[in-house]
Amino acid sequence: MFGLPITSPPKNASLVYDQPLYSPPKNVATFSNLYTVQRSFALRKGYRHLLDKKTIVRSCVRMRKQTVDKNSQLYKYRHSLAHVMAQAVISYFKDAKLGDVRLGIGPPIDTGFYYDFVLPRALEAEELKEIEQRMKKIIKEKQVFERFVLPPQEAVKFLEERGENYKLELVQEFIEQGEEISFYTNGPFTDMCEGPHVEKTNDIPFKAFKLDSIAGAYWRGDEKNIMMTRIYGLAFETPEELALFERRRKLALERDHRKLGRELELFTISEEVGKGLPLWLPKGTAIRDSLEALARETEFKYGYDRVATPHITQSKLYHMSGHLPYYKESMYPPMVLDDEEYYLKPMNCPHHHMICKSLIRSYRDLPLRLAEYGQVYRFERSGELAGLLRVRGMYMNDAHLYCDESHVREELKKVMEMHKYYYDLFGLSNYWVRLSVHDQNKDKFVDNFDEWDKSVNMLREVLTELAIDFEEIPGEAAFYGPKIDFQVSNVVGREETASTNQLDFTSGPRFQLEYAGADGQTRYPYIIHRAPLGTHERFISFLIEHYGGAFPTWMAPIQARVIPVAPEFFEYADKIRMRLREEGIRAESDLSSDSFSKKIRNGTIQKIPNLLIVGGNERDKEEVTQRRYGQKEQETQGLEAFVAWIKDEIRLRRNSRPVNPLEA
RNA sequence: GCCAACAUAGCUCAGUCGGUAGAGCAGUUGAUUCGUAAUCAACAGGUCGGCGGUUCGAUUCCGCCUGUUGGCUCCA
Repeated sequence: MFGLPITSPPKNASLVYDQPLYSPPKNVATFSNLYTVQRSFALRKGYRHLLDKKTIVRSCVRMRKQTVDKNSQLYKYRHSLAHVMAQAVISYFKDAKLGDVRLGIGPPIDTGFYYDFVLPRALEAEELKEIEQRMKKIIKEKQVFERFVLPPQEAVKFLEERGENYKLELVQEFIEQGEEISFYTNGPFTDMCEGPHVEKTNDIPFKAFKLDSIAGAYWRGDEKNIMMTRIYGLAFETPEELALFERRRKLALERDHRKLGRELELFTISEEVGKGLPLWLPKGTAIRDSLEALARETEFKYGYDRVATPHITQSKLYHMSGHLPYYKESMYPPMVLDDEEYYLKPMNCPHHHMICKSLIRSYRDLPLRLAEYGQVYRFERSGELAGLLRVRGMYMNDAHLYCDESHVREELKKVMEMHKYYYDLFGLSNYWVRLSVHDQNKDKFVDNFDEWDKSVNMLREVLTELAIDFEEIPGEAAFYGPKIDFQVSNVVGREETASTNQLDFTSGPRFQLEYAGADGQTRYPYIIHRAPLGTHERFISFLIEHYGGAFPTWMAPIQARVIPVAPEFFEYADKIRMRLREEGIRAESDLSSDSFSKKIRNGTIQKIPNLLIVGGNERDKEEVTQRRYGQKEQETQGLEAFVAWIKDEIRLRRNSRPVNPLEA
């Protein structure tokens, strides 16, 4: 993908755990929230004029989270099912004499469809069964879908008569855009809609859909608007595909990092400490340490210098950085001491800038590359927290590269090369790159649009030159500059940013990071903010799911466990353990009173990459029998040969990870 | 923060149509010494998330709070 001459990635990377639940097509932000996708959809379609948040969200006929071809049967099934469901919901409430239902939007999505309603009362999950029955009835009725177009004023009148005030809001905008207003009628139900639909309801596969869940959703994705009730449905072409999807979803849940984190004793979150503030258990900490060692080593090779900064900082720094106006709501409120306000730091950048300020004088001091794994705190809203994926305290693989304009491209390329190295190392291939740029919102982005354009161009050029596929999304930039984000999705298909890189033209002047250029003129550096490993919290949560908890030896909390076949061999087993620890290997010996096969079972359940079986045969010849995770074939070799092998495995960070036959 | 659901032993889960609770695994103890995914037995373990209300009596019904989950919004 990158086409870079670079250290070759490990070969035998096993991708069995890397099957995405849904496959994102190239360049399509399949997992993005609706808003983001609507924007990217708009961009791809050339609707740049629609990029304003207010005007972009359209009815079910417009932009949607949908990667299936619009004219395909599957698209029509899903779209038609949304209408059928709306009809069923309306009749359900009407028959119960509970009052009127108002319609929001009801588009197809990648796994089926949804429809947003304003309901007279909350709907319970059990009631979905009844609605599903009504849907089946409607399908059997062979209702015909008929399209008709109304002139603007009649369309308005039509919707007014039905009290569809949300649809009315949409139609007003369609009219302003000069668009044709079309409707679809099937049976007693009519909806303003662009289509296309199936010809009649019984074209829809009868057993390949299912109502899935109820959720809240703001009207037009704006939290200032009312909260509607969204019903999600699954829909595929065949019952087999539906069953397959459900089976895969269930399987994916087995790899959920919250479940594995508890089972494998990696981390815990205590109510007493606070939500979003995870506690890392010894085994999770071992993983963190492995990652940090990787980062330290890699950054050293790339010429970074390590620095360290405090957790709290006076408000004046954040006024200087601009965080206080732009970022305040994501920061913990200040502690006030001796008339000074101290904030928990939400980012490491301002501190690094101050370090830069004390170091640089001339262009000869550049590029300056400052690196730190830094603890930061952000006040995420409670509903947004999720396991390790979204937390309030996080440890970030941060670094800032201060460079002269002439260095920017080259430094950016090296940063991208580092990403390539990391992602290959982990065997990550299911990710996509997003170029997050500004829009014209002056409240959200610093007001210097010439610099914005220039910076965006530099990023675009670098990505293009390296042949990295990317999708450009307006409005997603940091307040101080555009970003290149690496997006991944977790087991349940939620998209998150795993790595982020920003080009910052704002902080140089803001922090007065002056240096003398070759021509003697005063200049300000461009700053590249980069975090290829993101934060431990998010990155490790992602790796837990990626590996299904079975980490390659170099990262595994326990790298080897020695299992004696009988108590007679405890002494030999423990001798091996000590020999391995002498070499810095995280090794254990199981000297419990469990039976031999129980010990094997325990070691396997804990997904320890290497179990070393020792009995009389091994002891007599100073050997070990290695049983690798998920692999039936074993290998008996001399102790020192094994020590050499595992040291290599760790040093080279091999991603060899055989499949557990019980999981396959 | 918003909409909704959920909260019983360390974990996974039963259960009580209102009369203060069980199972499996894990744990402890004892026996067992075993060559590749669970040896046997005994024991211990819970203010049934917290606080109020209704009731003779609440883990069960109601309200509030806290936390979690699924969405929305926001984001590393």
